[in-house]
Amino acid sequence: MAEKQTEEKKSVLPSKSNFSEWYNELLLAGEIMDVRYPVKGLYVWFPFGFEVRKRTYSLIRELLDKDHKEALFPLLIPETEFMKEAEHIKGFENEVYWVTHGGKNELDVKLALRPTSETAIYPMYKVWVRSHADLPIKIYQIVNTFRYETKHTRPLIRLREITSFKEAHTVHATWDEAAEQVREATRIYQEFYMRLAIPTIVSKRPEWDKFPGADYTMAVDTLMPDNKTLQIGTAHHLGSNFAKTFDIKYEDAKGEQQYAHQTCYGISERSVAALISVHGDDKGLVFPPQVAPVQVVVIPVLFGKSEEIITACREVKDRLMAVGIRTAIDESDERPGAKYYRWEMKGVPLRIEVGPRDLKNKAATVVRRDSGSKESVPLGDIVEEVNKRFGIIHESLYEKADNSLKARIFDCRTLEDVKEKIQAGITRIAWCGGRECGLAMEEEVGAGILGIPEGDMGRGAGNCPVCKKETKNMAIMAKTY
RNA sequence: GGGGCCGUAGGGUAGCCUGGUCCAUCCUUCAUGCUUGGGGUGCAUGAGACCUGAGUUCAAAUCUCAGCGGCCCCA
Repeated sequence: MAEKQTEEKKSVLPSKSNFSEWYNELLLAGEIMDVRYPVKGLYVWFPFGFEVRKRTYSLIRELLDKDHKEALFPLLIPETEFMKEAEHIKGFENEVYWVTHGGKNELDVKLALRPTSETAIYPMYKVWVRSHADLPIKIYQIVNTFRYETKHTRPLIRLREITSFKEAHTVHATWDEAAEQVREATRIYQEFYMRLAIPTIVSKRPEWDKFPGADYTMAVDTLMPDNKTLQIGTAHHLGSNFAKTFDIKYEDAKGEQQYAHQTCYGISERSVAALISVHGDDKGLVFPPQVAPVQVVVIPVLFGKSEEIITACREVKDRLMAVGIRTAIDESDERPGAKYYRWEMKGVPLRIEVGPRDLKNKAATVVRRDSGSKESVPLGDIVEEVNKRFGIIHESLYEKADNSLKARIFDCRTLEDVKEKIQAGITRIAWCGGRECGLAMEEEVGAGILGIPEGDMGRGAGNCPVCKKETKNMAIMAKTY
């Protein structure tokens, strides 16, 4: 019993191999989200988690702001607009929250809490789009959206209030231009995830799994520690489907009225779920330096009289801060070991220890969060040494995650094989692309087809396991969140 | 969509089966003081809890029902 308690003290978190428990407890212990809000599917961002969110989303903004404009549309959508696009309604009708009353009065026109904002934005696009010279329009907003999830909800992953939905909505003259924009969107998303050191797979969703109202859907997935994939970005080609229902037309160069072509693409706080799940370990959070709220923590190692050490530590902190490195110094009255554990939980990429031994050598001990490696570096070079390690840490995190992903992709020839291997990750198998065959494969395996991936992963040679036709398409299948 | 388990301080738990011994156990956390200080220092004192509602009963953390919330498995 006594031994057991000692062990409990040594690790606050369950092992990451027990992903579900690890994830839930890490959110609390790492102060990302408080899951104790008393409504199913709604959670609270702690200040620390919110800062992670803020830094993550500033990356998205940075990437989008090159040629998008940020705007803000209302949360409430009148039923009359929401009900215009038949397929879209069908896709969302079971999960829409409705505002039916204002005070005690029943509303004449019910108002939907946006589950996504097409129907809030497109009535305005009808007004804004007049001429081909107005195009393209590329606008995004970062908002909360609501979906009445009946399934098992999960913080950051399956929510009733998605608090951080970044949705972009573009309007183009032609279908091809819109298609190009969809490619651009997935390119941006891949770059975004590269910056978070998260490897991704882009694939075209099967048509039965596309966005309601879209011509087709491209999706970005990553693989979680429990071998299920997480969809962390989507880009939809809307064709002129919504343009027709919302009457979005422009006058072309010849003076003819034409329907516009549209795309929309989104990313949510699932990006943060991926960030902490992919990189975190048994000791807690691990952040790439770019998004870490605290990039460096300086820990004085004190013995008795220690003004010299405190002074040296503060100097290190000041020098790092002076070049824009987010630095904390832990002068609290605790033993160094306790501080190490605390800051490791918070995912701080680098720890700098300065004690009597270091000071004697005019050096500091620099410890990497990701690898645990300790090195002594001269105090005089501290800024360069820190910056150098930031780059190394980022690359190392990506490489580790990428290896982990690649090691869990399995080439399969039969559905029996898929069924077995899918427990361990993503399976890759020939698929003719036909609906009947695809649905039969999903039925047989008990898991979904993510789609046909872009690039080499989606190409190969084989026979569709259902109709046996020869095909060069390779599909990927996985258990999904 | 179907099935199962669970709800006790900020976190993790004992107690529940067999109602009274419980103004509820232990660990952690937090507060104060001393001590300690290169991987969770030790001691002392103190703070903090039975999900909500209804029911059964002389008596409910414990039994029943409902609600809310959480978790797991299968499709």
